[in-house]
Amino acid sequence: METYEYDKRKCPTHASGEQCAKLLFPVKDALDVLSGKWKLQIILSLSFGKKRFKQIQREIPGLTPKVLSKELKDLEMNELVERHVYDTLPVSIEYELTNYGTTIKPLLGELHKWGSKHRKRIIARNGRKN
Amino acid sequence: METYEYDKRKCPTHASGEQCAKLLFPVKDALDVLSGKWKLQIILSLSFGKKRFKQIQREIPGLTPKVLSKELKDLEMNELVERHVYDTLPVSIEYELTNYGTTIKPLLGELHKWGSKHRKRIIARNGRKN
DNA sequence: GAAACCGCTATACTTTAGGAAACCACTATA
DNA sequence: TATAGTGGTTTCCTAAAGTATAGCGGTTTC
Repeated sequence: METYEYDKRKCPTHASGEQCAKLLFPVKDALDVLSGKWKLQIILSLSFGKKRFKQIQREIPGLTPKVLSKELKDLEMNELVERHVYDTLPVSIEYELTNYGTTIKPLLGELHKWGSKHRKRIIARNGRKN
Repeated sequence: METYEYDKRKCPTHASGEQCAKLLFPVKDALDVLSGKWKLQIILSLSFGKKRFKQIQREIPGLTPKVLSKELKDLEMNELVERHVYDTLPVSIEYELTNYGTTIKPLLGELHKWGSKHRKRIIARNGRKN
């Protein structure tokens, strides 16, 4: 008969626990700023150059003006995006990644890479959808 | 998974628009699976080796059993995590990253890197917190 | 002069994510 | 016998996210 002893041997208390905790904090911080359905998509869109409100909205399907407006404000607050107001008539407005914002590109690159592989995997599994 | 239709008519001026749309698709797919407050943290925790339920819960502060239970199911469904049941008394259970799950590590690495820089930035800005 | 662009905001509603607490059957430890 | 640990589930609840639709003050295009 096997007891907890057995399984403690198989699952010793992990030396990694503390180390893991340390890595966890920065990941959490990043997630605080970037998580959600839209922010990374918006940043990706802006990584091609500055864009106007409607332009972003058109490029990201399903994104409503209310949500876009809010997300842009969040990104501005975190200094990832800048809002430029040009003195035309009527005023035209553009959103642009800050220098800091561009530091997310490598992360976005990885996300894209993984997403591509994942997509293929799903399509293969489902026997083609769209 | 949905089809992304990029409307050329509506965005004629922007050459990058179409290219952007193509990149957006995989990013969306990745986000579908990974977004949320906990999944990447759980994957990070498991990237140090297989762990038991309570062990994961202890390592990730604020994570309640209900949420952990749900997230693990989601991750299992997406074949990122495997659940092993060992025939002990009482049964002991371990969660482990699948091979596929480990393909997220590079992404996690970038997230951690960016998160670290971001953390420093915030602390500098706020004049030291915690 | 109508329609359609621009950059949003307002209102109202539904859905989902996540949190708090209790609880279950079981085993081990003191 | 009491307490704590195991791997969760159940219930109830709130806050945030998202959806839908309309509107405003302006301009440019047909």
